[in-house]
Amino acid sequence: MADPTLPLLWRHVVPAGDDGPKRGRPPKVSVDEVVDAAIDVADREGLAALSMRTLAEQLGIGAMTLYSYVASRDDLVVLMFDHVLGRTELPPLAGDLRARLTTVAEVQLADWRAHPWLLDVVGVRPWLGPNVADRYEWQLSAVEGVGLGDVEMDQAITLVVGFATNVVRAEHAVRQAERQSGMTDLEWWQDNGEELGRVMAGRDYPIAGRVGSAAGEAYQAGTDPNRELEFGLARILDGIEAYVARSR
Amino acid sequence: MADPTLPLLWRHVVPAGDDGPKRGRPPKVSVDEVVDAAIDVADREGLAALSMRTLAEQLGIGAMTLYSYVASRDDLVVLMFDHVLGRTELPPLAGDLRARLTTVAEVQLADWRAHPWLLDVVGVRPWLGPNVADRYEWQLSAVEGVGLGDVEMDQAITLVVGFATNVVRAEHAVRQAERQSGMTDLEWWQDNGEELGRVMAGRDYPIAGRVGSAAGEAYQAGTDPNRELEFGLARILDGIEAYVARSR
DNA sequence: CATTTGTTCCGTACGTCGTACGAGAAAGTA
DNA sequence: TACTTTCTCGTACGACGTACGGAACAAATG
Repeated sequence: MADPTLPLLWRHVVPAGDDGPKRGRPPKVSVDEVVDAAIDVADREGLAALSMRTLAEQLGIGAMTLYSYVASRDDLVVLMFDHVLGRTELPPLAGDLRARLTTVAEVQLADWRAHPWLLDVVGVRPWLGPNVADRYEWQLSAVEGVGLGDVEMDQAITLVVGFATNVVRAEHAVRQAERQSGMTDLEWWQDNGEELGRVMAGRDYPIAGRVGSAAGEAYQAGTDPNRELEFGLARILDGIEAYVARSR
Repeated sequence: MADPTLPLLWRHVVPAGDDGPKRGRPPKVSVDEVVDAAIDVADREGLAALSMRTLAEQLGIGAMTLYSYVASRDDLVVLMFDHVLGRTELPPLAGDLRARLTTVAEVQLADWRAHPWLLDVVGVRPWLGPNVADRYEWQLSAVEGVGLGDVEMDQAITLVVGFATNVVRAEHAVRQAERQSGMTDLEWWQDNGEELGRVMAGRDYPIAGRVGSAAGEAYQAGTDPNRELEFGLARILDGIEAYVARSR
């Protein structure tokens, strides 16, 4: 009943006791080539556009041949997830707690921005692949020894990483809507602003009207790509720092 | 070029100047019945299991008939999103800033828990339906007048709401993985723990091993359903309060 | 050399999905 | 009754993941 995907996930760590079969028809590609090609497609066109047929064509093999490398499409996605996390070298966590947690958030931001399809990887068991495990250990080391309890350490990391992920999620939602509708946010507002005003007549949103447009403009003007992180992360880190200082 | 979904979203606010056509074959159902039935299906089986065919069967109509009520499946999801948010009566925001933001978080938590498919609604334009707009106004009113700038108000709400959403996301991920694999988390570990230990041999995760199991146990013991919110929300609110106090 | 054995390759096919198309059905109106 | 308007829905198309089973190929064996 052991899961056949586990050894596949750890294939680079445990190179399979027997060094592969000696007889039989040789494979045309390798698992790594499959996973790398799949990541390429997902980076370019999103996870939804990654179909077994197109991926196979990209690799120059038959569609069904993919199933001799991975058990299913979901399996492939699990392998992609762990594999792509292994590409980034995790920087050393130096400085005080705030600096270390900032690094954790920035790495999360950069990785998820580079591979937005990571946002769409849901519903699969949180398999412990080597790179997921390495990263979790690395993240936790940022809060090790500061006086937090074990559960609190996990919660603190979850908080910081989840926030950074949400920043990417918001950015990605806009891009995806634009791609899907074929018109930019600005164009949509130009085309529908009037109709929207007509339909909302009688209702007023005093705060939302003011804040919404201010936030919209601020978002449009995004200069420093890490600026989006600033406010929320600062509040979170303030809160964590205060908690650590208080419970010391 | 005006979007045909907008009037549909606001159909309860603006009941379409002419009170509907007088001639022609009468509709068998209404848009609201379609949307309600769709929400029922999504609540029970998830958004992925909501197909136009099964939904039509549920309503006792032909599959293609649905397209005389909504333009597409994506359209339907947009309508579902706004409609289901309208079901919850937004409680008055009383007390100090902390109390008000806690209420905002709790409402978000409760709604998304009741309708986890809301997590899967992505990639659609953030359409301004009446209930989405009402809720945004309500959320913003929790931070109105405390001294935050307009953009900061939006960021603060985004921070609080995003965190509450992430709590549900984590819970949902576990359930979904269990449903999909047909085995509970515990069963999976019993079946694969040994293999995992073998494959991880040589690598050690001193912090992750300790913290991971502690967090896992704490999660299993979840008593108060709102307890999951506690640590992260407390840190966020501490951070926001400190910021407000400082900049006053 | 011919044959067997172990692998991998992949064409075909099934059931699912969203939905384009156009003919048919049901009401009010003349 | 005939016409107009509106909604209903059977059929069909191209996409999807993937079950199945035989073909293709390389090494081992006789």
